[in-house]
Amino acid sequence: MRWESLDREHCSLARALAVIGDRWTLLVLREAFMGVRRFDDFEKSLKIARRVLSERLSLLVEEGVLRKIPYQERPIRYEYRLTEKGLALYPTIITLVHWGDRFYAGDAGPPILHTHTPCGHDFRSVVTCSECGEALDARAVTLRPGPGSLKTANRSRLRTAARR
Amino acid sequence: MRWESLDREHCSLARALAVIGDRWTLLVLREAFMGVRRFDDFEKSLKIARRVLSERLSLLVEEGVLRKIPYQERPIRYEYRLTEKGLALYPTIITLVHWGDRFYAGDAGPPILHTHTPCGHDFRSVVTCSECGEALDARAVTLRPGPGSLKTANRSRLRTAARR
DNA sequence: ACTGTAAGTCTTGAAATAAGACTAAGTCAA
DNA sequence: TTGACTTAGTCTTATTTCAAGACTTACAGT
Repeated sequence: MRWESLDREHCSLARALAVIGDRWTLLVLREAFMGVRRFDDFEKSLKIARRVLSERLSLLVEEGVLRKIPYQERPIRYEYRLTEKGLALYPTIITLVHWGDRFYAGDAGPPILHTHTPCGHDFRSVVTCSECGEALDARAVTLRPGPGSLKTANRSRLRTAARR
Repeated sequence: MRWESLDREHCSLARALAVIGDRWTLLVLREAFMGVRRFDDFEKSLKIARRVLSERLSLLVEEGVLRKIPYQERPIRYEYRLTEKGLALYPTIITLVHWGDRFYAGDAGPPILHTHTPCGHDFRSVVTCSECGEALDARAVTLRPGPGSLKTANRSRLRTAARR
C-alpha cells in the first residue's frame, strides 16, 4: 500500500494512520503534549534523526495537527504548537499510554502518573458512549454503513476543514 | 532508535508503540475487531503482503494481543483471536477512528457508524476521568513521576500537559 | 493423479530510516 | 572583524524494512 495516497482512502482509521501511523509521529506528539515546542528540544528528548524529525514536523503542520508560531524575529524562529486538531488526538494518546501502563509497566508501576486537575486525582482513562455515558466494551458495539459509505464517498473527498 | 529493543524502553507509550506502532498493525487489529480471524481473510480485506501479514500476526501472538486457536484438525488450521490484552486496545482504536471521522470524513459523513448495543444509539467515544467521570481535556491534565519513574530523567519534563 | 484450499515462506527491487557531517542566518564577545 | 555559538534545518551513506508475487507444505475431495 502506498501510504501517501491514504488521504483518499475510505476508512477513517486508514486516513488517520496516514497522518499519525508512523512510529515516530506519536512520540513527537507525546512530546508536544508534554510541552515541547522547539526543533532541538524534540531532537534531544527523542534522539530522533534530524532529517526524520524535520519531515514529521512538516507533515504534521501540513495536516494541521501542529502549527508554526514565530517566537522571535531576527533570526526568525518558529516553534511547533498543537492545534485543536492536534489536541483532539489526546484521547488516542492517553488510552494508548494507559494500555502500555497496564500491560508493560514493571513491578514498580507506571513511570508517569496523570492527574486530572479539576478533580485532583490520578486517573485512568475510561472511554464511554456519548449517548448513554456507559463505559464502552468492544463486544457491545455493532457496526453499520454510515452516510459516507462507499457510494457517496468519492464525491466528498476534497473537503479539508475540521468538522465536529 | 531500534524498535525491537523498546520493550526495555521506559515510556509506556514507546513500549506500546513497539507492539502496535507499525502502520499495518492497527489495520490488522481493526479487522480483528470487525470479526476477521483467518490469514487469507486478513490478506484479502487489507491487500497486505503475505510476508508482512505473517510477521505482524506472529508479533501480535508473541505479545499476547492475539492468540492462535485451532478451528480444524487434519490439516491443523489456526485462527487468530483477540485476547483480553487485545480487546483492551479498543479505546485506542475507536478514539482514532472517531478522530479520522471528525477531521477526514467527507461532507457525506463518516463511512461507518458505531452503535452501542446496550443503549441502541450511534455514538461518539468520550474519554473520561476514572475518578470524577468528567470528559478529559489535555489541558486539564498534569503529569508527575510515578512509582516506576527514573527520577532524574523525568524531572525536567514535569510540567502541565499541552499548554498552548 | 489432479485440482483445490489454507497458511504460510522466499526472492527481489524499491523505499524508509539512522547517524552524523554540513549549511544558513543570525547573535555575541574580544 | 574574527571567531565561537545558536537554532533549524538539509545532505550523504549504509542499513533496514517493505511490496509484490511466485513458490511450498500439507492435506482433502474426486
